[in-house]
Amino acid sequence: MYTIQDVSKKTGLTAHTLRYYEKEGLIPGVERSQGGIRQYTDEDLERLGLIRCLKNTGMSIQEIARFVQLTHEGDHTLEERVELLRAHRERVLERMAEMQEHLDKVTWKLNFFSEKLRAYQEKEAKKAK
Amino acid sequence: MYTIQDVSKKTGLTAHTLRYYEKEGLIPGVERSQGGIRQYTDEDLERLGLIRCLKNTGMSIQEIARFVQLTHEGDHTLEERVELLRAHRERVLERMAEMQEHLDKVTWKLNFFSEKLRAYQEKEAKKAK
DNA sequence: CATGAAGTTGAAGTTCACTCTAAGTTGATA
DNA sequence: TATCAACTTAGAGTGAACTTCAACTTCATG
Repeated sequence: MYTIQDVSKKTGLTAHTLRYYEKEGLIPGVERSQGGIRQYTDEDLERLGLIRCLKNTGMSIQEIARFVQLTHEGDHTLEERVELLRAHRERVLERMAEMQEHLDKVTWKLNFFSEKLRAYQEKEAKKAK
Repeated sequence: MYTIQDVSKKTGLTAHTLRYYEKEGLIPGVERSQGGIRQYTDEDLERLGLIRCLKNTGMSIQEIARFVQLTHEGDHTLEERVELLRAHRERVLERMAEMQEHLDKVTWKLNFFSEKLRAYQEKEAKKAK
């Protein structure tokens, strides 16, 4: 059993964010103490693991909530879940290819400016002489 | 010379966004007709090209504005600009590596669910018999 | 058992990057 | 030259994803 602070440390998410995620349905059914304090289990941590992967690859809170809800509904939603993940995977691959392309241009620009800087510094050095 | 609509079509950015970018200092000095209507040049389009690359790789509007301002200040800012681009490039590479890692986990999960789905469908088929 | 750090809630606030509105001006076309 | 779509502005509004606040309650420690 972990407190919200323990989980915060383990995941890098703040306690605030963990409560927010719960409210939005990303991580339902977290146990509470008799006083109402959250007690996370290892299973909760695992659930958070997948959520973080989806989040980090750009899935929206809403879409993740949808996925989590489907999971909760049982095996008859397996097909939809597979489809959802497959579509997400496709989008991420596209996004990454696009980023790579744009990064290449940035790299090109960087090299261009580096060369310009070299020339500029040489000129300045001569001037100082 | 291009109107804001022409540029919108060429870049995929809306006219609104182009005005917003101008207001935020991303693309200063766009020419105007005597009536005040924006007349974009090919050079403006090229400037927008770099902006889109930076934007698309995750640089914030503010940082891009900073970069554009430095460019405007002349050659003595070359070093800072090179440093800025280099730092951005590093961040993007890190981000992409992270995404790849998380995507791998999503892919793994996807395969897991696919297999589960296959088993489920088989079971259902038997039941139907 | 008192105290104070850490937990709880609902709701309001923040930031980012647009996006839209209103009210007026411009300029290509019939 | 009339019309009307497209342009202009300042400023307000939006949605996503937190983040902070106020006003408690809980619970480990001395």
